[in-house]
Amino acid sequence: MPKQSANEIAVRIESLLKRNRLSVTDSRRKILQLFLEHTGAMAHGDIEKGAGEKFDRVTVYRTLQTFVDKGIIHIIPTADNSIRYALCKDDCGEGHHHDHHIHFVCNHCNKTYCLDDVVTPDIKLPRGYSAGHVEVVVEGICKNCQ
Amino acid sequence: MPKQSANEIAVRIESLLKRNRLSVTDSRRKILQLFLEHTGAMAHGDIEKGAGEKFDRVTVYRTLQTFVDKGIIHIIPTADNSIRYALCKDDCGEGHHHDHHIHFVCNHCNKTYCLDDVVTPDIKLPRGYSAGHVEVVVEGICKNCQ
DNA sequence: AATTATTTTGCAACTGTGTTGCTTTTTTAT
DNA sequence: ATAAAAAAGCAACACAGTTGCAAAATAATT
Repeated sequence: MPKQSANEIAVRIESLLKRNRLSVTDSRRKILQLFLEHTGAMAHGDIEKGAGEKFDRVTVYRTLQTFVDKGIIHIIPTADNSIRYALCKDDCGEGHHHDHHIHFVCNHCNKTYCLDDVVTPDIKLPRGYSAGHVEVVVEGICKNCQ
Repeated sequence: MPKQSANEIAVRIESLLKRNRLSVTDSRRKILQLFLEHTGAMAHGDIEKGAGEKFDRVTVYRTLQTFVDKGIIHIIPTADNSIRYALCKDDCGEGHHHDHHIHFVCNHCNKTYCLDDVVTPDIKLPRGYSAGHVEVVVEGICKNCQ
């Protein structure tokens, strides 16, 4: 993927907010920018620190929650019980996430990646169980850390 | 699995503790008993409340940590960021967990189950990534809630 | 462009979870 | 029975996340 220019990112940010009928505010712009410029998932702390300006913790929580609700970002559970957030692909919308890809956590650099091209496998469950969402998290070494 | 008698459970508790060179204490006995009598995984809160006698929060944390270290129980990550604990099968020991089964969270009764007979699938990763542990959590409806 | 209505922010306070240091008590080894 | 080792309980703390509310910013209306 070619690196996006600052301008392209700015346009995309406005478009994302407008499309979701969200007020355009500083914190939302900055946090979206972070996601668009950053490869890999981010923890709440990364976001709070990374946003340049200092926003209130509560604002960051609420902004992230709003983005999750609108289908702009999704939550990645990790083994160490720390939530991470990552951008959704464009076909997620309000009330329906479809992120059927797996997640990868690197044991070396500790980054979390969405492997968008690796779909979650079908799991054959015992009689009586019916499957809804399947979440797969693979731990290992990422391509940058080999 | 036939229901175990109170006596069988008591014997198993002593054996588990002895085998792992752990002092035999009240809290360890009671917490182990909980795991042996309870189907499905438990959150920290369940354990603290369920243990009958009131043990200090810290004691419960330390006991659980000890059991994890010794390979007696293992941790199940869940999407809502609340850790659950479940008994390991007998071949786990200090320093090496091998729980290659998947976990199931029921959206109705909210219980978490270890599906010991469903092994984690092989995941084909993109070039450059190497896989270590694979964690699969399936959400859906369990056999008791159908 | 000014005013009103709506939304979002930041603050303070609070809850819940997990941790650490230290002393007392219990368990194990001698 | 005694000494050594391990665990329990307590207080204090750190951190993550939530809620209510007043002030500020944004969007809609005239």
